[in-house]
Amino acid sequence: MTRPKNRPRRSAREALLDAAAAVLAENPGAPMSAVATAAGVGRATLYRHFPTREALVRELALEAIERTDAAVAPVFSQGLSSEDALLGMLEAIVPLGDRYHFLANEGIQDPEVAEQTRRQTQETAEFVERAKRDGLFAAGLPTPWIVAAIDALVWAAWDTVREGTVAPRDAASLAFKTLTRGLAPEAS
Amino acid sequence: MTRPKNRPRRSAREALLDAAAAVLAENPGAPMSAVATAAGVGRATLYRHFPTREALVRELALEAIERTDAAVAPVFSQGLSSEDALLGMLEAIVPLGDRYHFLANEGIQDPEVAEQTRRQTQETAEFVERAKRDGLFAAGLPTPWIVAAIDALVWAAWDTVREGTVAPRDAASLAFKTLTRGLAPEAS
DNA sequence: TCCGAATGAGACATTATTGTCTCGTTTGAG
DNA sequence: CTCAAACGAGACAATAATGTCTCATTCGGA
Repeated sequence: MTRPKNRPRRSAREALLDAAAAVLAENPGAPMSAVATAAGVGRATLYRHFPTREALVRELALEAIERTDAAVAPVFSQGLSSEDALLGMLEAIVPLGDRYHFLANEGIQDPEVAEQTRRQTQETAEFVERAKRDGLFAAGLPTPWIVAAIDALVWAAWDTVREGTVAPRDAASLAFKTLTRGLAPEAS
Repeated sequence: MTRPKNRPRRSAREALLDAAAAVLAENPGAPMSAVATAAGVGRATLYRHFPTREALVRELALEAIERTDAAVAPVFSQGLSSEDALLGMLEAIVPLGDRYHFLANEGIQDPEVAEQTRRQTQETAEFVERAKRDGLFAAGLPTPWIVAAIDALVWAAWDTVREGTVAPRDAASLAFKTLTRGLAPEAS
């Protein structure tokens, strides 16, 4: 058994999650049949992987959270400066924009998703506090505002890339510059 | 006939649009019955005002665009500096955040809505070009990025106010400072 | 090649939602 | 007060989506 249990050929599940992210991002109320078609998969197969629509959305949300954790973890585990950590964080997260953005717009009730989202926001807030101490952000600015600005510009970066108006390799850098200069302490 | 034609007591229609903005923002796929209940109105009354769900969404979108135009028009008609115009624009638009934000997330097909949205983006881009010439924004930054950053921070401002983490009177100002400093030309 | 797991197509019952309609009641302008 | 317009409640048919099931076929590993 070379193949992992409970996780069939693996490509089907992945194709479904990818398709779901794309389809539901464009039309949050899209029927399951649209997701299946977009994944190039029969509707029955979709239900074999995800017993209900809710389960699919939940998996998608958890996977987005997990990916974000995975993308951000190395940045924090290395002893980087706040500045380098922010840039690394942005470069890691911006490409996940579609999954990330999806989270906000699907009305998700699931308690675990809510809890994980809360945790990620909390971790970002802690990073912002550290960055304030390092002089990267103005100490006088409300932390929630900085957190919101980071989230918002991540989304903006992803969105401009998606539209094709900004080159993929420039997006994170633009967000980084806008944030660090926009939220920096007053020039001494 | 003191009452305007085709626009009954006026409060019902308005209550429905308000409720729709709130309900659909939280759950884009919410049924019409949820909107009617939230508006404190019978489902039949909802259908008396908006013959189909699509019509309701369309009206909501057009109303959001109209409000934004109305809020922004005075800022542009007065001969303000780019800086004052930006601040005025933000102060006018941030409170409309719920309606504004809604636009992006409901999959709207309507050609008129698409056209009006395109027009508003175009007008913002023209303002950004002017602001670049005035030295408010760095000429080297891509205009689409600046437009996206403005949109994103408007949303962030509204969202933090909604969460209660930023005071309503501070929100526009925070967005303004973050934008002007984050996108300013390099210090000479 | 062989075999089992996974698939696609599609029938099917079950809901949920939509949109229409009626009827009795409320409301507000005149 | 009066009356027409607007309303709430709810019945109703039509439609769309969900979730289950079967069966024949494909695919990949041993």
